[in-house]
Amino acid sequence: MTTDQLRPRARGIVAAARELLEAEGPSALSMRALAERLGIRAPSIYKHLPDKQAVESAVISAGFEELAVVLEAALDDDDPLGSLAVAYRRYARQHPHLYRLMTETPLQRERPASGAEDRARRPTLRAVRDDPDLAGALWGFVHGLTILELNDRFPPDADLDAAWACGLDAFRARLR
Amino acid sequence: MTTDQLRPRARGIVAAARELLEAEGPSALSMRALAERLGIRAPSIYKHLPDKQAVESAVISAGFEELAVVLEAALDDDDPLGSLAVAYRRYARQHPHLYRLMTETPLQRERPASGAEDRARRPTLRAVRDDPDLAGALWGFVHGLTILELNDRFPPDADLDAAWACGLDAFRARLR
DNA sequence: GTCTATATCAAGATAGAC
DNA sequence: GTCTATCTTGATATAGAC
Repeated sequence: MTTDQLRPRARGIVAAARELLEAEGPSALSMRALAERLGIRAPSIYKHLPDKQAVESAVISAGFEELAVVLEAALDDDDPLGSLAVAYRRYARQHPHLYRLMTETPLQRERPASGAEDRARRPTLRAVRDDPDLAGALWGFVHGLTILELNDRFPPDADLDAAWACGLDAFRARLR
Repeated sequence: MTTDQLRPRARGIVAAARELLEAEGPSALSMRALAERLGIRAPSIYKHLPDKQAVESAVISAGFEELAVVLEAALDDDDPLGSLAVAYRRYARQHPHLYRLMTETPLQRERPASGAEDRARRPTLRAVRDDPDLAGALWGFVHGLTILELNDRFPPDADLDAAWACGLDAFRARLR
């Protein structure tokens, strides 16, 4: 389910939900708070979207579609692998709450965002010349460094830029 | 704060909390459910631990200490890097709910589990002959693949073992 | 499309008796 | 160390009027 398949009012609600999430974090994303931001009452939302899960799913789908666009644009570069990594990291840092919501949702194939997620994964595959195993490894590396950084898991003296560069060099060497 | 600094009764409560978490997931870890598992009432817990945050912190610390032991043991191998990765992945798969709680808690330096977490990070550094940037990159890779696997983010046809092997080869090559 | 009123549930935590 | 009773808060969601 992509965002543009929603009716205009529902799209507006989803957009507000995303703003609320990005501004105040996942715990602030309640139906009440969302309604307040829209200037209406919580029950009114249910006339446009079936439940909270639908709101979150739509926010997640929109995020993956946006990320896919960003990553596809990054591929057009002399160093697609490095460019992709930079774009990925930048996106996550610009939208930390959204990125967490997009990625840390646990198991469920057939989740609504699957299509957009698949699209966002494709540039990674292309950046390694369609080697699926290398793409999987790269994806783990990129996501891992990203989420550890967002969650502030590195010691204060760690040089994150250097760690990125070091890992990317290792992957680049595998392309030859 | 390590688990063995707690009084015996508190230790028992933390052990029960861990069991509950591992068996039923984070949403099932409430003070009420924890009390029920212990055969007491929820308010009684507060005589031993100040609040729920303290319970969770202790569970997390215990997890990192246990992981540290596992990883240190893995270093004693012809291929410490590969052995470390296998041990790390195995631990996470054996304790998925615990591993998520340990790693997806957002920002906060000076969190109680910091000491144990630092210890768990050291074997990674040793596995790459104390190159801190390579260690950071490796940690990102290992955590990334692990959490993506736990959260079932790979397409059904992906060959995870091959992705692990591929990434590890890339890192091993950097050691020479 | 929005409202009020409400059902339902569950959570963390405290007071004070025993 | 445990209990009962309770406070407080906040969440999702539905019914039905306008």
